[in-house]
Amino acid sequence: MGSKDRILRQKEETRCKILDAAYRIVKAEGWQGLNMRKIADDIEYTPPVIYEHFSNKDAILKEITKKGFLQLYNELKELKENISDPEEQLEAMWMAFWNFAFKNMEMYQVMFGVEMTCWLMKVPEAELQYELFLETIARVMPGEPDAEVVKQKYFSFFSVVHGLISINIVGDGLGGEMNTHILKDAIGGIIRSIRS
Amino acid sequence: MGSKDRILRQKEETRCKILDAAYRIVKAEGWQGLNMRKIADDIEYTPPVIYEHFSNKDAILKEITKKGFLQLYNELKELKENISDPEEQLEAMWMAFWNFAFKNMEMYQVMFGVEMTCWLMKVPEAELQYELFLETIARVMPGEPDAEVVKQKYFSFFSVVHGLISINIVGDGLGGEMNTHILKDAIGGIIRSIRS
DNA sequence: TAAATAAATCTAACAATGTTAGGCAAATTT
DNA sequence: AAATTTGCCTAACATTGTTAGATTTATTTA
Repeated sequence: MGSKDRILRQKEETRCKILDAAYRIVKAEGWQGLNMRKIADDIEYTPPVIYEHFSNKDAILKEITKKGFLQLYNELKELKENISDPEEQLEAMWMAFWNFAFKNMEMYQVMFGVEMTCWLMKVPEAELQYELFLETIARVMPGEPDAEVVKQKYFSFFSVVHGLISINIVGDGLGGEMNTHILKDAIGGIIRSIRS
Repeated sequence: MGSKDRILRQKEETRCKILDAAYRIVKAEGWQGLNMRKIADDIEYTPPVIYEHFSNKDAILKEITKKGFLQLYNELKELKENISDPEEQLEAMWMAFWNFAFKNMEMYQVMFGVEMTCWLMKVPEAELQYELFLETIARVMPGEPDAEVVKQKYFSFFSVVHGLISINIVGDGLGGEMNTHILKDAIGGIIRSIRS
């Protein structure tokens, strides 16, 4: 009687379909275009079915956000494994963070609260990328840097990068060269300031 | 027959009361706590009355945001008038920007889109503070700097400051010393990099 | 296999919230 | 004083999140 398995598999599949549908709608129409009825339409069920898989709409957002943080983490981790020089690694990681934001703009919005409710502090998966950066920053710094100082440097990086991403998302975009300039300047500047 | 005046004055007063009520509610309950019925309750009218003064809820948000940008502008302008040294002026202005964000957190959210729909690009009053900064930055830079470069420097400042503000708003706050450290470092760093 | 049970899914509705229609009453004008 | 305009209200509609309860389908039991 392997029906249990099949049923569980189907349940899991529907759950996935809900998340996929939700994010598909969001990519097409933005976060304010998302509602439960559209998700239901998309998966060809009625709205109440969604509530057998998620307790409410927020639970869906949370789950989507989790997946976003995991994806970001994986992209960063791969860089870490493929670049040996710590400074290069650090710069590449922030550039990857930057690219992630624009390749997955709606995801970034919900992850970091850009014109959208923020889930950063509500999903533990957000820690993953944070730890990754802390580690790399510590490797760039000489000696055995104090954890608080490393943290401070992380937020120095994060502030510029996130700030620049934000203004690009809510505004008209600053133009490619201007962004690159500001970004490289800032990241390069902080790296220089911590390396010795 | 001065009744026209009185009527206009009363209309204007109600309009003001609506804006005040709205922002009072927001300060007490956050942006998601704001709705038309609560505003109506607060001004002791029924909801439809609000629509005689504002075409919809967004128009209220927009008007509140306008006032926010004007307030920020005035605070910055006063600093400009009272500090002669350009570098000091610039640093003081960004510190004022920072302080404004935390003294008027909900206002900042709607002005710059932190966990809230953003009105930055939709109200012309936002230009005022921008121009003010551009002017001051140009004064700190030697010679007659290119407008594009000045703009770039503005966004360098803005990115760090806004990024740091954002993370403090959406997160648990980094703690006073850490914030001060990052902020002073960043602002000082950019000033140093542009002054000669 | 037929009855009993459980699971899946639906219809219908409720509550909150933005918004509008239409009516009554007060104020103003003629 | 009559006519008109204005101010304000009640009632309702639409959208959207969510839940209750019926119904149908699938599974288990006898």
